Amino acid sequence: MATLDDIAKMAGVSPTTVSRVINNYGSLSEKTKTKVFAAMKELNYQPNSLARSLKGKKTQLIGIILPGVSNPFFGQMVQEIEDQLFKKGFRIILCNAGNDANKERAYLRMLMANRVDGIIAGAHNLNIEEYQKVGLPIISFDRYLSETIPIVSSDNYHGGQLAAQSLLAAGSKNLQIITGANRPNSPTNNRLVGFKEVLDQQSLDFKLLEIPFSSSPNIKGLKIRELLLKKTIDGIFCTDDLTALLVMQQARELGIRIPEDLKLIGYDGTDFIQNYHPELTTIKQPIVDIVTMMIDLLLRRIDDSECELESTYTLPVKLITGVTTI
Amino acid sequence: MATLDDIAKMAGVSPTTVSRVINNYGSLSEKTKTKVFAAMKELNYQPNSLARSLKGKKTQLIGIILPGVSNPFFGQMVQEIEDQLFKKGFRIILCNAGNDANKERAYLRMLMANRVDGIIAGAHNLNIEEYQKVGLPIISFDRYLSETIPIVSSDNYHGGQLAAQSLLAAGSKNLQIITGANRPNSPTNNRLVGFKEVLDQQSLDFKLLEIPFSSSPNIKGLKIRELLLKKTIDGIFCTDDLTALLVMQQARELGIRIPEDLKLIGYDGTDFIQNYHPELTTIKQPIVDIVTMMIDLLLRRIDDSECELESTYTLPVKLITGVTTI
DNA sequence: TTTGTTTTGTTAAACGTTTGACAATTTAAA
DNA sequence: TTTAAATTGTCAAACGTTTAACAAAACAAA
Repeated sequence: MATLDDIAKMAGVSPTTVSRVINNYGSLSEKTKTKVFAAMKELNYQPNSLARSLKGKKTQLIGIILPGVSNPFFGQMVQEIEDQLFKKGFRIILCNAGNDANKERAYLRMLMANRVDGIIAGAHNLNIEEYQKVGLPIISFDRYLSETIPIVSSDNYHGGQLAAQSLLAAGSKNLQIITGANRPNSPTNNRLVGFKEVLDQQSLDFKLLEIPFSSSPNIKGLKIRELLLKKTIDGIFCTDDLTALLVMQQARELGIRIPEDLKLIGYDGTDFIQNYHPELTTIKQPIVDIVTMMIDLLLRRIDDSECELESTYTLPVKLITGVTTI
Repeated sequence: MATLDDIAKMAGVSPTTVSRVINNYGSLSEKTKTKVFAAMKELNYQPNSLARSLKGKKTQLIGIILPGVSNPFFGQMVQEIEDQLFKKGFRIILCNAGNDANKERAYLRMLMANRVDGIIAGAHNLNIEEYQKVGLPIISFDRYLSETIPIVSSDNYHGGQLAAQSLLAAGSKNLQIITGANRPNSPTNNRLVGFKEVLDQQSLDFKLLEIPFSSSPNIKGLKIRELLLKKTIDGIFCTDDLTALLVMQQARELGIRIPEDLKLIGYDGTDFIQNYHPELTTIKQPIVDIVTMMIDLLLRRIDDSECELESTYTLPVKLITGVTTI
């Protein structure tokens, strides 16, 4: 692969001049510039970013740590992150951490070794100290990591409230919430809190079913079927849309009609759900805004590691009404 | 961030010795090793991969160029690629090229600049020459790129055959295929070829609807509705599952019953579809095998850039029977 | 012609590592 | 004790770039 020296020789100028052209500094005549550009094109030259970064330039690399990308929500989020960062001249190293703390730890070390400019973290199997000693700009999605790491999330609390209100407005009396296992330090727990608060105000009770995030859809489906067979509930809030799809599936099989016998509302409202399951009422997280905010904050931290940021940024959710709560 | 010299000082040894510990070469006593490891731990040291790579070591980075990751098929594929590569000590730079040739071109340059060890390419907006002059190990998914770049794909031809056979076996007489716009150099066109071949053998005719990949689901839905309103067809093969979902949606709205009035079969068979839409009959691409094969080939090329590889690797598809073709 | 300005070149150090050559020290075996 | 082997150290060059300091040309204007 061609180096800066090769270009210099071919263009008949000094290496310094080539570097000046690349970095556009010092005074240069049009003639040399074109000569150098021609040589660069001729040899299909790309400045070695390893060498540039080593010499102090930024790597223009951002690490993205998320549970995974096969889930439509994180898929869309990664796509949006990639899209926005690309326009700003950054590339991303994708780190699917799953539920695996060791993997997340390994990735953190790798990102340090690769001298990424910053990290967006949304998978949180690690405890706080491990994130604190990374010493890189970090922004967190939906999870409390440390004093100095800002959290961006949707308004989970209000989302929970909206869900409860919608089900009640649709006439449900016996409510059920199906949620992932309660995690420490996660603002997503507020979906439950907001939901509960609305019901408490009306002195209403509700049932709670926790299914670990890591459960397979089959297992989840089975637990849901068990639930539906009791036939005591007439309104369900699932704290993610995919689980809501499973409820629809099981209800269909059991001959339970939605919305006649059972009202249903989900959470996330990805493009995927809106396009392919517009029938589902859901709480839409503003993915674009969330990403815009995370990137804005991250770039500020990268520019100035001392800059003061809020500890939490909460973005509004939106109720998308489908036919499952009519 | 701590450097090798810092470690040397702290451990009271020479920089060379530290490097010897890191790279495990030369002869070393247990005592020094533990001293050095202790210092590395103490300072949370990570060897600067930029410097290492500059000195000739591999970057352990692989570029993944795909249309995008919000589509469940590519989402699952990326997840699988990431998973397998992580276990082999590689990280991935994710490049969503969409339908944008300029973006793909820019990414190709960036990957060269970053000195990635290799590339897996599955988005193909560029012509062959641009890929040829990259000069890095490349493996292609489902697209012809150049003489020297191996293609891995599922058996699209047989998939098309299976689809036709299933619809016929289910009793359909008036068949329709809905596919993305025909692309040059794409083995996926063989889905249509295989489909056609089965019908030709039985002297049967069929209708063809092409909808560009880039169309929004709403547009696609509209075109499908138009099609269904004619009510002349009783069997549809969609060359991707998401389009099949749209058919189901429109059919439901129009009161067309599946499978009573209309048989339906899709293509891809992602985990997502199998978990959340098991009712849909589909042709399953062996994503895991495809990825395993691509990575195997890529690593061989990385190890030995001269190694001889086949130009095409075709992996078998599988019919997943749901209730839409009963 | 002289003067000043613009452009280009030369040289060298630096980024953090790897690696080879060679010397010095420690340890173990004879 | 001598000898050999194992361990560690010193030194320096290299990877491909950036950047500063300074010198040398080329060019234009007075």
